[in-house]
Amino acid sequence: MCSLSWQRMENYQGDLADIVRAGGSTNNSVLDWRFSSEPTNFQTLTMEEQQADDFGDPFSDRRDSLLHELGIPGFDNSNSNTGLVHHMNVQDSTSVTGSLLSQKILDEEVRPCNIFSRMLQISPNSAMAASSGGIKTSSLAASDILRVNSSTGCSIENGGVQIPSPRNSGIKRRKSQAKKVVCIPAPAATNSRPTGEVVPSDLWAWRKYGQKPIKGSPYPRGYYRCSSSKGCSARKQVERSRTDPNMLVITYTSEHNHPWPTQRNALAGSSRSQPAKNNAASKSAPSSQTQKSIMLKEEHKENNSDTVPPAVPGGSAASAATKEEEMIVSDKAVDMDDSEFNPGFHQSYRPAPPDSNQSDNFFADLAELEPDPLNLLLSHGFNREKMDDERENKALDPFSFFDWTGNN
DNA sequence: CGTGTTTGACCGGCGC
DNA sequence: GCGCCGGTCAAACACG
Repeated sequence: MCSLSWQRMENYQGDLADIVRAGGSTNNSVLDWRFSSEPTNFQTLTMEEQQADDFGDPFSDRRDSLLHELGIPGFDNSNSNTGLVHHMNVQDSTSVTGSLLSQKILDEEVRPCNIFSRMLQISPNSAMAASSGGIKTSSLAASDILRVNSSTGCSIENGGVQIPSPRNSGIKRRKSQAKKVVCIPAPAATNSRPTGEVVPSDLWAWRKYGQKPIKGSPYPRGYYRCSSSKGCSARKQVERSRTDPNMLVITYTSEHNHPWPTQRNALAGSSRSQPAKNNAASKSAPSSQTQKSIMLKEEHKENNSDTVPPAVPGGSAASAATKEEEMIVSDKAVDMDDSEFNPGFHQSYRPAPPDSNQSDNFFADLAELEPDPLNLLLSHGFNREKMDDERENKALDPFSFFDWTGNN
């Protein structure tokens, strides 16, 4: 997906809330890379330390190719001059003061064409790491306050949202562990859990094994492990950004030790029916892929059928559904002793692009619902010719398997 | 029956 | 050593 920013965890001790996305809610000019007719809004992070793992994250091995595939300017790491994508990585740049950063942000905010978001990563030692931003800029009024105060750790205010200093966040980490953090807009609650949590589906089958309230965050964190294969150590944590409830922060840990799940496997773990009392439409909620297919056909007429809006204090399902999409991907690793963390980390199975059979199977099923699913998946804002050329490799782009059905 | 979620208990790291 | 807190376990339960 996006270029990934690797950091050592010791340099990243701010918690997930440090990935900040603040700002407005809508901007028609923002690109929607999903199934919207609008183009995409991507975030590119500086590659500090390329690692050849993907944590089973379906995004990872598609990042740049997809960016180019999408034909979206500014996704080349070398190209930050388009004005469309802004890179800010001040983690190790002590020369960048908080005020300077703040000014930089504000300067960019007022650019009329600045439609791309940013993500601020607040680094631990009171240093601020702004690998990139997650700030919706278009609707960010000049009166909005976006303040980064290095002297107090980091404090960002935007419309009253304040991020506690990592120093005070009480975040602790266990032994070194490589992680990958993905920040995505929270899909509408088409596959929401009774708890109101919304978990986008991907190719892997995940089984929830725990949920914990996180101190300082109004939103619980869900713990998932891969159920596509027994013995798979892949895990992920899903929580809402405490600063932007419309954003989901997914932290991938460890790596899958098995091939891409078969469709059946993927279906098996991707979703579960919601209690009937909550949503009749979800009574027989299909698994994510089937669900996606269905939604592809029906979302136009059932866009508003979701009756379980995400539990989004300070936000609303409507805003979540109408706001532009964004994707922020950040890789981080601590003490990248992969051999300890995950034996054969580099050599072990790397979820290869799905083989043709898998692709065929999936799209065959898709085709049952859509004559040309690829068109659906790839048509909007995509270069069809280019896509045709790359269809072989990109047809099963795991990105497509996120369940974005809740978005118009 | 096999899969999933929920949820309280438990464990271990870390700071004081 | 103690308490806090994040992460995991496992029993109970739900669903198809």
